Amino acid sequence: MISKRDQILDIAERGYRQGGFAGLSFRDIAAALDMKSASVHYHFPHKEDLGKAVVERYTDNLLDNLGAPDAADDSVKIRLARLVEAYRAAYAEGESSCLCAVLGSVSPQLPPAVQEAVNSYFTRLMTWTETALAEDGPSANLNASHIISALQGAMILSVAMGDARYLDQVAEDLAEKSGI
Amino acid sequence: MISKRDQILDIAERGYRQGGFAGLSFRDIAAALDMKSASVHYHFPHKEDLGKAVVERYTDNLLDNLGAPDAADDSVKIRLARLVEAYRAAYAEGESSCLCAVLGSVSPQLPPAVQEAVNSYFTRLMTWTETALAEDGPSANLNASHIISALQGAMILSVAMGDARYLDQVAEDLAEKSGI
DNA sequence: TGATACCTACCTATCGATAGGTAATTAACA
DNA sequence: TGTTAATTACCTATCGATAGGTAGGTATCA
Repeated sequence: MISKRDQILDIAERGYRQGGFAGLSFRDIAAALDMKSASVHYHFPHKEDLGKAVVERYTDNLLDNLGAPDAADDSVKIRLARLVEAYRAAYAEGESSCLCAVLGSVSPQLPPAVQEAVNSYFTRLMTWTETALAEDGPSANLNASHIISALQGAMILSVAMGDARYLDQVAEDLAEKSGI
Repeated sequence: MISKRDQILDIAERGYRQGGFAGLSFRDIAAALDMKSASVHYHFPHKEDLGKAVVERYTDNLLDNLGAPDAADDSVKIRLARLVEAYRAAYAEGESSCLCAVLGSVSPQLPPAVQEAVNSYFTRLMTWTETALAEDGPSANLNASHIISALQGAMILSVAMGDARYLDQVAEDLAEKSGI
């Protein structure tokens, strides 16, 4: 049985991804779980606490799904395919953006703790990707920061246009450039 | 002398880029211009009207700055450099995201007219870029949708991390790939 | 005189947050 | 073992602040 705390995190993650940090209220969450907003405050006293927890769980989940970036029996191509698949899956569930694209785009107006969590998301993801590419040697025309940028942007385009084609296009390009 | 209407659009554009559509109120705008919120409603009766006008002006301004995508005496490289420079300049003023990245990432929860305006922004920008690349022939490893995705994503990363490096990186990659 | 561009004053709805209370469970101890 | 204390997970009710929006008045000008 899933704890109420986790149910709140689930609703909040979906809500923030669809409508931004300001677009989801304690009352919205309470209504979705058939409880009162005061009870949501019991689990997360301030909105900043909730935002931080949502982003941290989101980050941990992604990195879990990505697995080790330096497993000996994986090629760069396979690793990048896992990365792309994670973003594709994230888009597929609810046709919504990456949580940290939504929040990161308005970073300066977020509560400090949420800002830091978003920052940490990108830092950790960048480190993972750099490690995943490391063995490719100097021949690689692939760059971690470009890959992350392209994926994040493609997700936004897909959401804004209501069409997964943009994400598909980037996935295709990366598959092609990452080897055979 | 700049009209009050345009002053409102200026404030709104900056505000939406920094804090999203829900992050800027009629009262915020009024306070910035030393007037009353009711007077802002005089110029833009509903928030949807304001959002639509802001996005449409933003789109027109960008396409004006980009110039013709098929001028005979421009190379693909020069055209892409103009595109990249437009995004760099947009980031530089206030270290904030592209308006349509901020709005597009939460598109499904925007008022319909604003949604449509954002959609039109991406459609027009994509058409411009496709035309700009058209003469490059089949040899090109450049793709309009990938370029726009990378620029949008890089802008978000730069804002989220407070560091223009990500935008710089994409700019560098594109300059390299678009020929000598 | 009649637009234009404001204003005052207000409305309803909602926001994040808090105070104070309650039933049910769990821990500590005589 | 039975009693007490504390904790968990909610509740009702309310706070001050703020949201978008409106009705009606006023000053300025052609």
